[in-house]
Amino acid sequence: MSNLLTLTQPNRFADATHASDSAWRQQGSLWSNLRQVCELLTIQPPATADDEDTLFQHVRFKAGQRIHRIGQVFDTLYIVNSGFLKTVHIDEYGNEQVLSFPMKGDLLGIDGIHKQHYASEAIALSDCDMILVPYKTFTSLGRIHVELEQAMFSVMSREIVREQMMISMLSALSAEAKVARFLTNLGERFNQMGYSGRSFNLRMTRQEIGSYLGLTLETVSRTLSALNELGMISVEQREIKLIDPVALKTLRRLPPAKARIKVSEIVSEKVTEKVNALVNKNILPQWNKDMAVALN
Amino acid sequence: MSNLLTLTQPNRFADATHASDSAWRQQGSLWSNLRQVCELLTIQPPATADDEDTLFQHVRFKAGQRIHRIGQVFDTLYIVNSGFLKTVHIDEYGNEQVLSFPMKGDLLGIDGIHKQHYASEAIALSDCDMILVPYKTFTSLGRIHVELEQAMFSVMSREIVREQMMISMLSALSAEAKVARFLTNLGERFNQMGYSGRSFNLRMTRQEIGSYLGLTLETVSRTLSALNELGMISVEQREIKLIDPVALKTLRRLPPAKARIKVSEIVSEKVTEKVNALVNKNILPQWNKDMAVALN
DNA sequence: CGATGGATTGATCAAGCTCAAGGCACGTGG
DNA sequence: CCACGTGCCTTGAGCTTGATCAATCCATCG
Repeated sequence: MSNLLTLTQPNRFADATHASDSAWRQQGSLWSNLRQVCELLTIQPPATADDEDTLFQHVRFKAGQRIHRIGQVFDTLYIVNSGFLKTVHIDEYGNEQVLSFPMKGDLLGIDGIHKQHYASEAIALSDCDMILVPYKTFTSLGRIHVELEQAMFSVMSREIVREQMMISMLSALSAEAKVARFLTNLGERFNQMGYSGRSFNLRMTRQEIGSYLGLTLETVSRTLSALNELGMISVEQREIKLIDPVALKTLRRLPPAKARIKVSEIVSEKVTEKVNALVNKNILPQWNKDMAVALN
Repeated sequence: MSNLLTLTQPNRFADATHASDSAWRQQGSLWSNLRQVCELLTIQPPATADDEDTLFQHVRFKAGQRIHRIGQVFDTLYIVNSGFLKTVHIDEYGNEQVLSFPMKGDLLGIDGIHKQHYASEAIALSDCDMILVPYKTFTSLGRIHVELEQAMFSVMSREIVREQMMISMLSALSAEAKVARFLTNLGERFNQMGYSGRSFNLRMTRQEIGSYLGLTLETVSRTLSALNELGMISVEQREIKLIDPVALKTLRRLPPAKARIKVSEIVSEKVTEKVNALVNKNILPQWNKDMAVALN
């Protein structure tokens, strides 16, 4: 599966205005068959599939290039074969809101189906190898292979659930919890891709993380520093190591009054003085103090 | 084909205390045909549809009843024919997060497709008349009427876009802007349903609005009072009148540093003293002062 | 090497949360 | 019919989180 991306591609996307225009100029580029595409999406390939039947073209994008833009006519879905991206929504006043950080196996462009124009913008954060799935192909495949239609609904449903989780997280969690979860989520995704989920490099800026989490870049930076000093992670610029994933995952929202937490779950070791110091230095919020005190 | 859904439900709703009680007692209950269902969802009914071919059963729910719960096995989609509901996600610690307020024409349950278990909980806020769409029927219809499959993808895509908007709003807007938009959105939806979009009753508590918008109920209450005193709306308990929808819709986010706003767009009239008074009384946040001053 | 974009850190402050008290509407039972 | 309870809403006072503004640092790259 990994030999799929030996593609050397002239940069005909330099202008990038119309990604797909240039697509059919592709000659010696790579193609994937249906089975490979299904594996990428982690869905069952249909038993009826003929490996040579339908082929999907690969296209490479350089870091910084746009895969599609808001308002552009929709006709293609994209699957990430390698690389990292962000999708963003631009509000009425030009502010950029990061919606997701797609990586290997993720499907892009679904939001374009509704109005037949993309509702978001996808931008490569690193060099990327993307598989083109013309929407027409997508739908007709569903009709040919019955099991596939199921899987397609399932993938869209998964996206909806993902966004629901995002909404929950945005409106319920504290800054610390948001950042902590963001890191563990990233870790899990790296794991699934076969990389280390403990030690990885961020592909996005603090700014982008902040936008994604509904925080400012300063808060993201401060929180990373705090988690670092607490010994839950180690940060050095973009290089992240998750030292205490359990503590990270259970780091909770600043509790809404009533349901306060069993402190033992919060941090793995005694950290009273450390925590107090950080609270006093204004790196950690007040309530950590009580918890740390209650700890030992 | 014609009897795809002659369902007298087995014990899907095993828990007799809820919802379902009423469900199977309905014998002479209402049924809708495909054409009617399509109209409700505002999608094109397929030309090939035979009105008597496929029928969809209606089920009534009383205010407070659950339509489905988290984790329950998924096999049915619901379309709201009348009434008002909320969907919620319950986090690991029992906190309720409101995800949407479905009403006439909305489709519920899509989030169950992915794992074959509902990922959220739907609760009637008023008496509701719901149309059952067994998932099996749903998918087989897509195969029979080709145009329908399109429409089904489109509906799911619309939901994804809606949630993206929600995410943007949650992380970018101020409390005031959130509440203002919430009201205008509600108004627009009432309009589409043929009711007045200017004057309506809230079906949900301040608590639920707050959860939906990522605010506390107190903030929601205060903000409503503020918009009321500013003359943009009138509030009396659950009764809302939108007096200046334009001002409401353009009420902006607390600007993120750089891109500050053309003040003229904010409020429709001169309101300097009013605003100052409210700021001093701590009802409106500080920055309104500058805007009001800049106004005249 | 300087320039540039990103990251860190500090100091200050206000938006929105928490806690608390009281008010209003509606239903139920005496 | 009123008294009372309950659930929801409003308003106030004070405090914390996280935003803002600003200075500095660091890394990369032409």
